[in-house]
Amino acid sequence: MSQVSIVDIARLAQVSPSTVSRALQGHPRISAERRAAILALAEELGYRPSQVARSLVTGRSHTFGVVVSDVTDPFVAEVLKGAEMAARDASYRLLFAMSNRNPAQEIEAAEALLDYEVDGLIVISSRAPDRYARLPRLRDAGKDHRIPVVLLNHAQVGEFIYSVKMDSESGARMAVSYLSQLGHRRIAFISGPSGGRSSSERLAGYRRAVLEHGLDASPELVIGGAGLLEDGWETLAVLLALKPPPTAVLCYNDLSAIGLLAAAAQMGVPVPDALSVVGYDNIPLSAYTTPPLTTVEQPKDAMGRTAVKVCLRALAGEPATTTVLSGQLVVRSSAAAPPQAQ
Amino acid sequence: MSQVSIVDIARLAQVSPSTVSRALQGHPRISAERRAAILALAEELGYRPSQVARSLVTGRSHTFGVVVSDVTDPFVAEVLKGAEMAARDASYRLLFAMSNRNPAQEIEAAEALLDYEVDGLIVISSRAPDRYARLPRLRDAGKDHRIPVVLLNHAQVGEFIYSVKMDSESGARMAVSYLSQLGHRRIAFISGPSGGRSSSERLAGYRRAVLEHGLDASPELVIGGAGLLEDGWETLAVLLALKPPPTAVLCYNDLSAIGLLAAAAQMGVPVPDALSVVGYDNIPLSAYTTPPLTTVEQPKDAMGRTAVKVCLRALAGEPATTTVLSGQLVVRSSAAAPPQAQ
DNA sequence: TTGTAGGCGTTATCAG
DNA sequence: CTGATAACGCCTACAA
Repeated sequence: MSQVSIVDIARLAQVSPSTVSRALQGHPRISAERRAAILALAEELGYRPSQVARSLVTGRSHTFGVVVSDVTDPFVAEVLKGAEMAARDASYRLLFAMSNRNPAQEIEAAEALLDYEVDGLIVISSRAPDRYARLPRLRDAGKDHRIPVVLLNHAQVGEFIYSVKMDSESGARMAVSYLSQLGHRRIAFISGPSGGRSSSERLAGYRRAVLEHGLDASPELVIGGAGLLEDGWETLAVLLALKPPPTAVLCYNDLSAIGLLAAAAQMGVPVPDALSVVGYDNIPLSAYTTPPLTTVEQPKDAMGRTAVKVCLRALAGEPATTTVLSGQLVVRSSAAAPPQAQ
Repeated sequence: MSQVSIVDIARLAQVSPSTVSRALQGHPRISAERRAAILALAEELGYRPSQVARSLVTGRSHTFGVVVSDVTDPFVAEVLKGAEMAARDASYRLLFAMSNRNPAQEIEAAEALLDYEVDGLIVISSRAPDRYARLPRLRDAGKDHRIPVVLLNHAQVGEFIYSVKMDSESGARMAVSYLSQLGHRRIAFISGPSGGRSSSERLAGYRRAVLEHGLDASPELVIGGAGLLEDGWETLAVLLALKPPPTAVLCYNDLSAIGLLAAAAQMGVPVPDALSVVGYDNIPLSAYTTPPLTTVEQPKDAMGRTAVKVCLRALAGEPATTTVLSGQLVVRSSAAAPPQAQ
């Protein structure tokens, strides 16, 4: 036979399949010698239980679905890594899907993962957060069989839909305050994907800090973007076209900051001497840019790990709640005092 | 009820479960009106077939396992993205696991994914390629039920173990030839993970080009590394300590090249004026470094897509073979003529 | 064209 | 402590 099953072992051990099952899962009421014999036999035959058969009967797949906007985004990859490690620690596996930043594709992916009976759903960088509360299978499940959903970096949008996030607003605020202390008065903000929760929160943090410090609040200083390398690259020109140009800029994420850095190097705009640049995320690469990027750290690993822990807790019936982690400013050398203050 | 099943529909439609099953899967012999009624009912009830029940009976899970060394590596993420998209196009899902570059963990992950009855296994950057031929479940399966394994950037190591790779040797050779044409005679190579196939192939390509062009072949020019940002960073010092220091360096991948670039900027070594740097992979970020990185393009998306296609083909019983894709040199500005030639 | 019955590998309930 | 027996949700001969 190609695959050894529990009945093969039962036959060879001269016991019933149920006894084998019990031995294998460490059931208390079974004689020690039988258990040892069965375990040895299973080992020898290279037996591995079928998770799908197990799922069918227990109703638990030991699987979480993860849908991400784009694995290629270092922030996303880092969070995914954290989630994978926490899942593995709990003997869970991850069913992976990508939305390509497309809301329809995201929901489609989520539904597909649900078809595989995932025990929970983790969504990194959702573009359609309010759709989850309306998914029939999430809505209509019996109280005891609800599938937890955790949204990363989004607010909680319904019961059984949890949220693990960083306090984006205060992150952005810290960055702007830092820039203000350095002497900058005219600070631009390159925003992230429009409609995105984290983008609007970071913008709010930026605005609040601008107000608090009495900085230039011209609306022209807020520039649209989508959190891509290209955004930063293209934005330098619009920054320079502003009159007067800002002396500092806070980017939605490190990716756009790196794009900006590249454009600045290309056009001969010295950073931080002529322009201070601050990123967001603290992806590994941000320490290796020229100059090294000052940025707001997001606890990416912890976010991923926490997301699976929230799922686990919800499944255990414990009261899981929305978690807000805090970040901090990582000062490197892409921001300094503005030119006129030197 | 929490989940609608095929028998719920059958009851409501006053037919047998098998009829519903047939209607749902477009079985030919069924009256059009019944099918329409059943489909409508299913739609209305929000019915979604249980993939696990289906798997149990059909023996196919419509799932591929993907084990990667580290998602956080941009090359890996890019390949994974390609694989995800191809899988989705074929209505397949990906079960994801990470090995953290650890051989034991890699095999453990592969076995775990096999427990979920994945229909195929894709391994990106394997560190234990020869173990797969010995996995009982892969070895002992009936001829018609073998699970295809595809190794990325590794040679084929057994039957039913396929390989999708780039011609790493010629990639490295192209890079060194280019550097040679630029006038470099003393070119260093920072290697990748020891024991890794792609590292040894790239090294072979480097050596061959060195020979072909009659360049300096001192063994000290080959420096150990692991393909991480840190490697490049730390290697600059050893490069500079060489007498005389090389005028150019080919890095195992873009990550180490970027680390090297950062160290060079930090220590005031102008690139490419004092040192030419060439990377490998052409990750998106390589276009945004300072200076933009000259690198060897790997067809990452195609590699991921091809990997799932090979699985699909193997499952269909078609003769799948090892695929070798070709790359090309992407010339940007991190390499130029050596100082003395200027 | 449709229904009946059996089974995929496992767990769980109930006897013994 | 152990063994039948019945599910879990679906598919697929085989029978009607």
